[in-house]
Amino acid sequence: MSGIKPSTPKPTAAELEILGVLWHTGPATVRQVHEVLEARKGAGYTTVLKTMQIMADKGLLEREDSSRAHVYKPVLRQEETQRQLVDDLLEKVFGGSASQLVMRALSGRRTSKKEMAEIRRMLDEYEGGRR
Amino acid sequence: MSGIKPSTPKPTAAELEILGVLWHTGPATVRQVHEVLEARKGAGYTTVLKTMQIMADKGLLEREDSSRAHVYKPVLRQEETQRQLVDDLLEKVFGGSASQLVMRALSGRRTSKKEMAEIRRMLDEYEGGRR
DNA sequence: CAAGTTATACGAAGAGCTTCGTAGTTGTCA
DNA sequence: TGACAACTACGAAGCTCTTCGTATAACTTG
Repeated sequence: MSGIKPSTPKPTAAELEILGVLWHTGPATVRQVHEVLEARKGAGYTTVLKTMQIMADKGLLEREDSSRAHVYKPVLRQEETQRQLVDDLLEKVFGGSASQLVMRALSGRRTSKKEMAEIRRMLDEYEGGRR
Repeated sequence: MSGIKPSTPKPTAAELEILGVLWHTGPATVRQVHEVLEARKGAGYTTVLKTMQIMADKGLLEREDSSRAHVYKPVLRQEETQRQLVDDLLEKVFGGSASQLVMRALSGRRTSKKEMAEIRRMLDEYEGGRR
């Protein structure tokens, strides 16, 4: 029952922002990512560059350096990273109790009827596929 | 529609472990917390002491120093901290979509029938109390 | 080709987290 | 009271994260 060591480390806050851009736009150069993050939060160019280089070193990003401006893309898909992060929270903060986590997620904010319906739909689907 | 700044900062990993002990045992001295954490992960005494002092400075813990061995207790209840952390994840990783979060939480692990039933029960309760 | 533009690479500073050694204080008890 | 045990306080080291300045290499164009 031992935990499986993730092949890629858990992304940090700044890394997550970069991943967010790349998931949205697809593979991109530093310049392209920088344009988005500069508008969003005034990030400096070399800051973004350095972070993306570190991410490539860590195995979070893959780098295509055949052209002069290197093109980066995430190694893991968004769903996989989301799962990794939510599992981490589940373990450390909720002792593995998914129902507790769901309860807290819902109690924190006014969840819309639409959201609730969507959650029910997913529960049905998930259980349907399982049993 | 701006975010409300939390009165207490988000606890770190080590701080969360200490909070976990205090939520479980109730108000306790450094020694008592240390006994648990030493068994669990070999934590040193002054390490626990220092961390708890820092937490008191940050406003995560309250300190009762009338007796020689100071007694600490969490400022926020477990539910509040859980909500704070899950809201943070929801915002940063799921763009506020609770249904996405729930989906990822469930897809990550083989969730038991009991857990699923519990989640459904909570959905019913939540919606019942709302509408 | 010279000058300017657009890239990457490198190093380092500043901040926060975690850990622990050491010093000093207060209480206990033979 | 003298010695030991139980506490707190303090400071600093090692680490990671984040940011940015500077150096350098590669294109572009007049």
